[in-house]
Amino acid sequence: MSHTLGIRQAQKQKTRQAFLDAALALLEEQSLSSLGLREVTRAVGVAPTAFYRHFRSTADLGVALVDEALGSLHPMVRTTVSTTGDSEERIARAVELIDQHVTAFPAHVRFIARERHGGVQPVREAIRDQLARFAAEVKTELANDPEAAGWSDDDLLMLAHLYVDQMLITASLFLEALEAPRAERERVRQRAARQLRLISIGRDHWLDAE
Amino acid sequence: MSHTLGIRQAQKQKTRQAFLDAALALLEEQSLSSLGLREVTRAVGVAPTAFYRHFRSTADLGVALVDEALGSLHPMVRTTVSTTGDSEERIARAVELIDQHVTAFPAHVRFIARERHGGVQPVREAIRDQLARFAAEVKTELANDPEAAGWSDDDLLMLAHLYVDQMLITASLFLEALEAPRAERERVRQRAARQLRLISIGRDHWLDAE
DNA sequence: AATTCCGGAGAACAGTTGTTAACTGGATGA
DNA sequence: TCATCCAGTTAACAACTGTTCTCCGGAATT
Repeated sequence: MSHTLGIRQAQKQKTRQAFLDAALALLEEQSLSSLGLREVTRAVGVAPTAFYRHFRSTADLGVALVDEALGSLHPMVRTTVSTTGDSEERIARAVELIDQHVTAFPAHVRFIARERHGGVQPVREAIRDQLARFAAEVKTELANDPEAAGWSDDDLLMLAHLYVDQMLITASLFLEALEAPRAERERVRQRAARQLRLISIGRDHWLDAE
Repeated sequence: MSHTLGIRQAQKQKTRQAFLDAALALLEEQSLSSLGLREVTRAVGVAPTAFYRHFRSTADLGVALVDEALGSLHPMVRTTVSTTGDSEERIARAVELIDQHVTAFPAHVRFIARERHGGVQPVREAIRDQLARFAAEVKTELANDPEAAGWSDDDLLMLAHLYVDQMLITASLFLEALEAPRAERERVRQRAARQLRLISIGRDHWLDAE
């Protein structure tokens, strides 16, 4: 795999990445369904027709952005759920990790939150599929936990989805509070931690009722 | 207050409602930030300039749609949370009510889910404010429950937000499954019910840990 | 009955949009 | 070295956008 990319392909990937970056920046203040092809090429500093060398349409670009925003997130999710330690420690670490991710990639988080229910079908589907993959991975991690003894597959999956949705809600709240005073950010952290704690308690007593 | 609206004002409200209806229909396949003024007037069958007699901009129209979609929902939420009966009955009734609402007003639900994180700031804020009002109302309903004895205000509010967010997630899932086979809809119902059950269990044992 | 009010129409404005076709020039492979 | 490839350019297309100004005709007010 030490095949150095030719000058040509390297240049192509470079401008492709420029398209993704420019689009992500433009999407800070609008939705994908209003993102114009010319708008993006103008931001990149390239002729409008150059767009077609990389994407069929802006919807196509959107799907590529989904991969960029969520594709590299899988290892993080796995390690987050599977970290050992006290339940309280794990919650604190999960919230901390979400916070850091939002701070590091705010535009990615905004894009996913916005387009998850947005006006472009292929993008919605791409996000839905990726989130389903996340849920499946979380489920297998949960299944490895001794606490999961006696749980049905359905119940494990519903808990996994609950965690994934909660993760997204929390990320979105952190995003809104990004430029807010420290006190507000702390409020979000505490509420997210308590909600996770309540879910954790519900999980502990799930089998009590039989 | 028995002042019958003049022919003039009545006609104005009528076309205003026509604007709202047409916009809601057009927003089934796009986001508000890509909704054009002329597009709406064309759908209503009216001159483009007529738009300005009712709204300053499409963002303004969006805020009006938020009021229409969420404004009339408050009594329902109150009664949903405060219905008496077994915990299991209450959960079943809540899920049933969400399902019925989605079936009755799918376009409204879609609009809220889409624009909650959408590209138009004033609309996002309007939705956020309304949802905060919902959470506050749910909180006061929860406080009336004997089960809430010993709960802090902060904890009650975090639980209320958890319920509100869960309601929205569930509504969005019902929306996606609207035209799906009955089996899929039933899957959504069951998962939503179980998630509410887990939250309810967590609520029951919240004070155990001190 | 005369006057004011006002929701909507009409025309025109400069700018924007997506998409097509034919072209250029440097990297690529024979 | 020479022919081929292909990312990006240029030019042009009809169609669309938000907004302004002027006007109309029926309702509302006096």
